[in-house]
Amino acid sequence: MATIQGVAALAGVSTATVSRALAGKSTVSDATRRKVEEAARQLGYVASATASSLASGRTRNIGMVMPILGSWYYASVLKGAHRALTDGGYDLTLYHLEDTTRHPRRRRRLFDEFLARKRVDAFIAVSVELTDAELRRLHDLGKPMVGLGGPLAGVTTLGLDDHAVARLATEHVTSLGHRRIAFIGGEEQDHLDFHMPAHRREGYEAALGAVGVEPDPSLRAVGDFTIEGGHRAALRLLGDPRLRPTAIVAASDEMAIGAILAARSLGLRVPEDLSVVGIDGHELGSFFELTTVDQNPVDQGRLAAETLLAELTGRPAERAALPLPYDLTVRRSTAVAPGSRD
Amino acid sequence: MATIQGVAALAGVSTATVSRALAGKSTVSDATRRKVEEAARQLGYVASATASSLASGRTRNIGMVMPILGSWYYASVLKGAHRALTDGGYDLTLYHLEDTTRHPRRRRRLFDEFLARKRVDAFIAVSVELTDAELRRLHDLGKPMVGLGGPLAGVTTLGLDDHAVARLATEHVTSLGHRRIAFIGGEEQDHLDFHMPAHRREGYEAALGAVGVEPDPSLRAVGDFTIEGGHRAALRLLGDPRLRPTAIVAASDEMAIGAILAARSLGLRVPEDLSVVGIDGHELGSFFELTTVDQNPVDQGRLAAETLLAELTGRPAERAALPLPYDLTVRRSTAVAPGSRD
DNA sequence: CTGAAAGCGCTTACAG
DNA sequence: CTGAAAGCGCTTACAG
Repeated sequence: MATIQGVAALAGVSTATVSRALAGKSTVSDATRRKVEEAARQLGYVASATASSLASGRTRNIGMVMPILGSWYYASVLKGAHRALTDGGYDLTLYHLEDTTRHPRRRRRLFDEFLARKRVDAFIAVSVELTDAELRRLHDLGKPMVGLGGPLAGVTTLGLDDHAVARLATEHVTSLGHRRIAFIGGEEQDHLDFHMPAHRREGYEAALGAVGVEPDPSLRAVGDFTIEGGHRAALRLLGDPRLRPTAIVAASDEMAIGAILAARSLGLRVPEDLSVVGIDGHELGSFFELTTVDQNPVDQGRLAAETLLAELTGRPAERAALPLPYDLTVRRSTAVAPGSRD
Repeated sequence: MATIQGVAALAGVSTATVSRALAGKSTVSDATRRKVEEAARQLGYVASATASSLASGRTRNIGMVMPILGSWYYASVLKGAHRALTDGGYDLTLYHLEDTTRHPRRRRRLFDEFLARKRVDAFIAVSVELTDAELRRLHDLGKPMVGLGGPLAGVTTLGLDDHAVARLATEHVTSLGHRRIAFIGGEEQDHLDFHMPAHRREGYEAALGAVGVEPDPSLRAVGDFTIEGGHRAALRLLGDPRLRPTAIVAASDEMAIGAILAARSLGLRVPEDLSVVGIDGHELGSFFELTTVDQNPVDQGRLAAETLLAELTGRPAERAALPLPYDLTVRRSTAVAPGSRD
């Protein structure tokens, strides 16, 4: 492969000029630039990232830190971030932040070795909760960082207002006349998720309060954010016909889909007998005709990348918690409450 | 952050010795090695990937090239490859090979710019079909490469035997006494997938042939490998009670799940009235109790990474098409054919 | 077993 | 607008 020397020789200029011309620096004459570009094209020359990084101190590479690989949400965020970074000329290197209790050594190695190699200019951290020591370690690297999904001390963060999102989902069904509304939430013990399950439950309760309904503990079930967990929770909520709700708000779309399938297996029609609303904007939502509050993870990834790129190109860092957009997507899983006619 | 100079000064040795000691070279005395390691630890020193790469010619970084980000299969492969690379001390940089017709410029830029930056030592290419020009471009980079999912000229490739996999799925239901067996396959026009849909259909037909059944064109439907596509195809296959099959073989688990849901909506019981078998090992399979031929994509990613790492550490390249393992996972969606008793 | 020194391929003040 | 030269932070023959 050609080096900058070869291009310089072919174009009849110095390597300094080649570097400037190809970097688009304005201090190169048009004629020279054209000569250099033609030589580079002929030789198929592209500057070595390694050499360029060492000389300039910039790698043009962003580190993406994720606690989970392989799930729909994270894969979507990755996709959005990757697209935006690529369009900005950046590469993306992926880091997996493993679970502290299950893979403590792998997690430690991430901080002590991989992130310390200085392979990247900056980080995007998705749904990552860090210990103080880990946060300090990251901070010591001196790299800009954008967090997605929850506040991180001293870091610009894009976060979803979980309270508002769940409140919107619930208000959608209260506006349809529902009053017996169940909630399938998540475990609120482990706080490795910025208290998202608690915030969503509180949003649900706030919406109930707004129409004068007291939250009923027997209408609350806990799932694990999977279809299976939502299915199990919904079977419990729907099993007793006398206690049966007319609507279910689920803290995730997968749990909502589980609830729809549970209703079907009990012979209940959705939405005639039961309305179901989820939160996420999951890819399966359209097939199941699920009404949901869409948080558009692909856009979240894109936004995180664009925010970081803006910081990197000198725009002043915000150092703030920025709200992520969301919107209600009404499909056929929700309808006017049985017996309520306006 | 500390540099190798700082460590050398603190340990009272030359930078050459620091480099050797931390690289685990055997030509360093134990006493010196300990001094160096202690100094490095104190300063939190980790060699800069950039400087190390430029000096050694090795980046300790692998490029992963994928045509799709965000789907279950690719996310799973990514997860498996990432884990194996990390355990080997390598980083993973992700490249998205966009569709030629939809994003021709992005695709060209991948070859002309991103891959040419020499940021990685080698590539893993997943389900990637390349034009001759693209293959030549990649080859000119002079980097080792492992392909996953189909033969790539001159490249070591790990491939699934699609014919055998579909044949196994079909034999499972013929062995249960089924003879009216439908097949939901994929479009066979665009060959951007190494003819996988055709190979799976042929495997299905071979299994039928083995029990003396002539393939019936009216029992063949085309889906798009989604739940929705499988649902649509199955409704067509199951709609006419007189033509109805007793079993469906789907070329993917998502289509199989669509078929199960279609059967339910028609009042058919799975597996009593209809057996359904898929191919993939999809994460949703266990919830839907789907019998499937599992290709374990996480392991595929791991295998691809391990194969590449072996090449990189000097073991002779195989330059061959290596078969990927798969296994039949029997769950509750398949049963003995109605009316057939052994 | 260890060190001095060259060199990896760029970028960027500095000088003109 | 352009070039000569230093330097980015390592690794690795070479010599001892």
